[in-house]
Amino acid sequence: MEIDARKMKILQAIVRNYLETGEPVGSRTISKYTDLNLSSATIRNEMADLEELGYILQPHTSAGRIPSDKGYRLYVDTMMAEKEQEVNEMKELLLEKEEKMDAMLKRVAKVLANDTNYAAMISAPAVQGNKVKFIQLSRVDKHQLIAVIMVEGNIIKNNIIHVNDYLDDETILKLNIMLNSSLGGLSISEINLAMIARLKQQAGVHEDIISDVIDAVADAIKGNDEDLEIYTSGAKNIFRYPELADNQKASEIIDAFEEKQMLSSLVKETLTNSESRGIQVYIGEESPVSTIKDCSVVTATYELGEGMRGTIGIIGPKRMDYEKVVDSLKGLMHQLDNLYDKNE
Amino acid sequence: MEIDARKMKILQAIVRNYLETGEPVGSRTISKYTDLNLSSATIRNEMADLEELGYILQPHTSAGRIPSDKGYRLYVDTMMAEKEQEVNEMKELLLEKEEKMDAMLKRVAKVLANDTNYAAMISAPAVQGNKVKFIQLSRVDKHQLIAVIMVEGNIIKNNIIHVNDYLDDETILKLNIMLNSSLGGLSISEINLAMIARLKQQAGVHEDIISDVIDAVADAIKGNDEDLEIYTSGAKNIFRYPELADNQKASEIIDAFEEKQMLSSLVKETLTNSESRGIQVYIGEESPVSTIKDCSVVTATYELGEGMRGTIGIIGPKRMDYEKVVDSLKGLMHQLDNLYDKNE
DNA sequence: GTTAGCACTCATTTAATTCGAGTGCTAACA
DNA sequence: TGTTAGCACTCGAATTAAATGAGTGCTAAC
Repeated sequence: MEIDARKMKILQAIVRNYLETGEPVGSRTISKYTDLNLSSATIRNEMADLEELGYILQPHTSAGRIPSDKGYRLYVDTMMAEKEQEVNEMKELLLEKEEKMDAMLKRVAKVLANDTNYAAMISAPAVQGNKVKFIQLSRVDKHQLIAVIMVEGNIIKNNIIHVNDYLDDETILKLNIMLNSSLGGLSISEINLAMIARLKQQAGVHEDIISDVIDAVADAIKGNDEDLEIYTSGAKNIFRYPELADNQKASEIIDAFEEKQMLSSLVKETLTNSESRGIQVYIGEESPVSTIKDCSVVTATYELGEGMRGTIGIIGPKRMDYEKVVDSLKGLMHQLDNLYDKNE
Repeated sequence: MEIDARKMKILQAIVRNYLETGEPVGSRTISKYTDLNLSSATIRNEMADLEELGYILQPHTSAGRIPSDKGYRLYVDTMMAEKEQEVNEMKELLLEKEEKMDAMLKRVAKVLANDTNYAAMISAPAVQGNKVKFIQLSRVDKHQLIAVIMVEGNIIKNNIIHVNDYLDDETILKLNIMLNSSLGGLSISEINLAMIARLKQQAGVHEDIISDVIDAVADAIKGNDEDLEIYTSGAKNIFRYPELADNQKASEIIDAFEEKQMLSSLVKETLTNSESRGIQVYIGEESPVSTIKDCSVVTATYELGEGMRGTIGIIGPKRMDYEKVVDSLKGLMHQLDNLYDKNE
């Protein structure tokens, strides 16, 4: 048996209705809801078929039907195909260019959560393959140097370096020139062992400092996978949806939100997975994070200039309003994509 | 009517028992629980007195008694008085000195939450009154300067400053010398308007840059009240306590944890309030954060060197095990206090 | 292929009942 | 005077029973 146009229409009606109410939906409701002008009995027949095909299911006999994960999937895919082109402008986000990156990200998460009434997360852009823009070594006191490294995208890292021997101004100046001329403009992949060896040789007695600086540079550029920064907002929104609000589930979801490293696997998955650099939807068990298997996750990848990519995600019940969420994310992506140019 | 030794003993028994079970406790239980060898009838008489005095209350007639906020307060005060001296070493925290501050704080929060089964928060030390150690202005490219400011306690801030006119090396060097010699070693309270005016005058055409740098310095030193960093862990633990786990309350508590600025008022309160620099307990309504009025909060102030003070807090149900929590915090404070010396 | 009709199912709601932990009060006792 | 046993009483929580009603599957007729 195949799914035909009429079955599809009925499925959509079931999904939409369920998204609104959260209650199983019965045949009579659909009969009135759609413009198909079919009686409830006919709908019942079709629904029996849809159930056999696995798109909907009954929580128990003599209850209405709810969409299965497979049903959601079909619905989402169909909807996404329809929306492929359009990009709506999201309501003003007031991204002032002076604002610090983290404050901006926090605010984006907050706006998104407020806007959708779901929980939102956003990962700071991972600076993969970014280039060194500026390195500076300075003496703070007798035994302390500070290394300031700035990479493209104006991301700054500081590292404190302890030294045993006093370095005079001239030496530091020499090291600075050396570091900038050797490493400036390079990305992490371009900095190889031979180069490091040569630098160390040039540095002579101060080779251990070079090591420390290189480590700091590596740290700054590659933005180590482990603790990629993730900001969240609106966790409390899950309590709006009774199917997520029972203690067991809520506890797991809240935990995933607090111990952000679980979310980071989601981010990684999204970043590698996004061949289309578009919007991805994980429904229930499809999610890479097992503790939120009762949720759906909609993610989008944004890009701030070359190589700086991050992930935005909306986490909500399976019956989330996919259409609205996709629209919101599309709009937001568009804004973020633009941000880099303006900020430059 | 006054509270006497026997009433006190009975109150303690009621509190302890309630902490364990979370259920209202009846006279018969107390009669067996204590070593007073009194019949339940006698206990009932005493309980009637305690209720009249406001230390305990009945959720409804014909239920046992539970401690009122006032009852908890008396219990806590008595206990704290007993424990005044002792400081237990907490289990190894492995605070490696190389570790970054934020990672360390995150881990402390996590350990504490795991240890107590309550929710934990820790605020990064606010650098009130700290002194400028080092300022450096560098040119990144034609229109961008970067200001690096380091204050005592090795806290580093970076600010990017946009300039319209190109500044040559010499000018920057002059500005650096000026800034360091004028501001180095000073705390925010010592930097006054007259000094700023003089600096601006010295800077001549570049006075707007001085403004920006001063702002950055102010930002770095005073650790602006608004977003003082707060790390949390163990929010999910609130689901362990049925009296907090209903949707309404859980939602509010979770929100307070996510939008950390609510907690920051708690931190501020603690820091100003801690004349004794010790442990403080807020029971129910006593808490400065209204959304967690069904919880109790135990806070401790730690100090990493001069002036760098932060707050640790445990948030749990009113029937939290105050004794254990106070012990944990005492141990932890001790460790943190030591950390600074070792790290120096 | 569609529809009306009907018997059947079963979670949910509502009401009635029981249960029992705990109380206050009184009277007796040391 | 303080302590205790005893007893009637209260009232939330748990249990049971009945009523409700949304929704189904199936059959027979259109």
